[in-house]
Amino acid sequence: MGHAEYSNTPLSSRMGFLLVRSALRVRQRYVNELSTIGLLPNQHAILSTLNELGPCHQKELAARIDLDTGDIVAYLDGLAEAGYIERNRDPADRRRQIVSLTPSGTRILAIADLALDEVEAETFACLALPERKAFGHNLNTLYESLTS
Amino acid sequence: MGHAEYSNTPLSSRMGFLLVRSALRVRQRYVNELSTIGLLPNQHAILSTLNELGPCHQKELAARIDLDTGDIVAYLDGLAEAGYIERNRDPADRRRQIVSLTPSGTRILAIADLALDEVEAETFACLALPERKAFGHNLNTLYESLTS
DNA sequence: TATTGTTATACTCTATAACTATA
DNA sequence: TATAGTTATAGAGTATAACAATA
Repeated sequence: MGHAEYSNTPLSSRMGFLLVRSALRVRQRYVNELSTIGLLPNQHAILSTLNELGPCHQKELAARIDLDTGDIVAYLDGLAEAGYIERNRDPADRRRQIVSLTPSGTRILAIADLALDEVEAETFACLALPERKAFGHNLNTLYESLTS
Repeated sequence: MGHAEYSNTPLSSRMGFLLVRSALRVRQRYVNELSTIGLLPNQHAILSTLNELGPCHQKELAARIDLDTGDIVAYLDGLAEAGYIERNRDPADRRRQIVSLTPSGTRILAIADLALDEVEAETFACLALPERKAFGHNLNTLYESLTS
């Protein structure tokens, strides 16, 4: 007299569910760690991308991080106010802003990266090295497929 | 005369970043698909879990889905209003609500599951079958580690 | 680019009621 | 009983972030 059985896909075998739930937990770890530094995860992503690419336009930044072009404005406002980035109009196309890292931004990024390296090491320690590498590779494939 | 080079971990090699970003995209697909049915992703998760476990208490439900015990209330309110679940006080412990699926809830779950099966098939089609299986296994390990 | 508003979600804190254990 | 501590649910407020529409 238990409940009826159905052939529905169980939640725990849905990769989408596992992915979304795991990501929420991981993001929370990012938020907690970065909050002691005064950065939001998306702000760290912006600093990290600027460090990798050098000065670039807001639109390019947004595309690289998969951020909405409207939403990036507020994150940049915060970073500029803290003195971590500078925005300058592109003389070649004055609609555009050229965003660049300041020395202070470079310093805070180094601190944030060290902290996040630790978070990641702890977070993915449940996977042995070969699995972790394969997982990272598959994640990359998935991300590329989802954002292309 | 390029920008300076630093040894910071690049964003694109951070599994946390790839995980969180991919999950946001996948969740959006869930939201879009389920919105035509009138369900939120968390409401689908509730229905799916009830179908798997049979009637159970709110707290048990929340723990299984990794939902905040405060936040589950509103989702259940919506489901009850739509007639998909019933809440009854547990006579053995009147603080508790026993949540159970209605026939109508069972029907909508079947419809939602079919739709989500398609979403998942498309989403993870970028991984070949062996990789997809390994990825799912690793995701499971990660989820268990993060929620235990 | 920037602004505004909406949506989805999680998190924190607090309130209420009901249970448990104990003096 | 009476009291104190705990638990299950509920509600309000806030934070992060995506998305849509518009200026």
